[in-house]
Amino acid sequence: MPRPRSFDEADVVARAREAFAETGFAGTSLDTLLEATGLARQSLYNAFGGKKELFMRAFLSDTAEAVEAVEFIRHGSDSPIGRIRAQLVKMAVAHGSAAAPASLFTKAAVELSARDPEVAATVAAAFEAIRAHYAACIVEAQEAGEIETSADADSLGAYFCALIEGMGTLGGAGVPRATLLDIGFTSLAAVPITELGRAHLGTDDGDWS
Amino acid sequence: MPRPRSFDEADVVARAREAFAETGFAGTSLDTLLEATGLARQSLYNAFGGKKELFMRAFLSDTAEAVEAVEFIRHGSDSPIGRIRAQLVKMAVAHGSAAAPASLFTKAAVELSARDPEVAATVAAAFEAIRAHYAACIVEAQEAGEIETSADADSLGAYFCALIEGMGTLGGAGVPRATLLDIGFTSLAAVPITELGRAHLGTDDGDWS
DNA sequence: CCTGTTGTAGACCGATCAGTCAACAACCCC
DNA sequence: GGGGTTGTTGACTGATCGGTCTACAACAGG
Repeated sequence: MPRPRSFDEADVVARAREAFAETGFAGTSLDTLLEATGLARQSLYNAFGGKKELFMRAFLSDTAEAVEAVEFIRHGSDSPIGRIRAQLVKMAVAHGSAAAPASLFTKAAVELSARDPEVAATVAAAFEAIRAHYAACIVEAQEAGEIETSADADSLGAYFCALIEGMGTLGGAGVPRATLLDIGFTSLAAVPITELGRAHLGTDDGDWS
Repeated sequence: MPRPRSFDEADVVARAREAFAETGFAGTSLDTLLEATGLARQSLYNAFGGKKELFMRAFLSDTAEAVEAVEFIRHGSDSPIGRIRAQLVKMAVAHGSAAAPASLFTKAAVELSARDPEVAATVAAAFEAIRAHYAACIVEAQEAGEIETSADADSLGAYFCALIEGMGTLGGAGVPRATLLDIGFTSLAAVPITELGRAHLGTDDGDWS
């Protein structure tokens, strides 16, 4: 019986995510948010509770997406090591596009994780999940004989976690796509790949002008 | 003949740097700044011009320090590859201390470089300087026979640039020192070190509890 | 000791902040 | 086609924002 909403909640969260990713939490005013989402003041309060709550919705959504983007290396038809390489390429392409601001996940982690326990906990959990995804994929590659069994999967997982975070920051600061791709390919040299693994990698880097 | 200032300008910039590093530019109010620096409203305007100008002073100061911290790998008595390793350890220790917020350089790069051209230019120049320092040190190591001559010094420079940026972000988000050290050591595996280089590296990792 | 110059102190400004309130409008069920 | 529930609208609130103005204090040269 109630009057139906004139907006799509998920769509509002997505637009809020863009706004917060552009100017951060403190730098984004409610009026900016209202303009970006198109809804009225009271509607925002009715549907979400307030600025902080809407931010958390957007932040959690972006964090989940960031983890998912890495989780994708766990599945797929090609070899585990090939999937890690493809993931690095994807990261470079995503963060290296011109005028692409840093992701809300990175932005929130830098801006708020030292002050807000909830943000800090979410960021820590996301890092751990990303690290675990990389580590599991590396173990899989070891079982497939693509990576030396002497390699420490956990260390490599944390290493890739730091690397993609750094790539995201550099990309957000304007470093071009080609440089990010170069960084990604260079980083693979830290993985002790076997002869078999090297054969599985191939050399089809695609065309990323 | 004028009345002398009751504060030290460099000291004020240093305190402002801490304040901005904690809460970012938009998140730090003028009142917070006045309390942190101890000076009166008008004194801040007389001496610096305004919030933005004081921020730039603090930001430039922190950026210079960040570049200097890497520039140190160009000099020293031990081998080039050993100096890079020592630098990574230093970064891990600095950013891995408990409750250490991300540096103002990183914070400003993430928060403002997409919006403020002056910040963006400064960040880009700093990244380029850091990359160049690493590259030059790697060339030096190649000339000393510690690194394979086939290695691409420029690529490795950009790679280390991304890596230390990622370490800084992770550290600011609460990742412990031991993990950062692990990441630093793991990253060295991407460098094709010769037998001679490996001998020069040693295994004295120190005690970083 | 007076004067000129500069620093300091606190009141003050309009603008903007996040958030609230009350009147009005739209829709579904009966 | 009412009634009741919910969404929307825009005016409004006190607090805080960055920045300015004016009165006063401190020092150096004469």
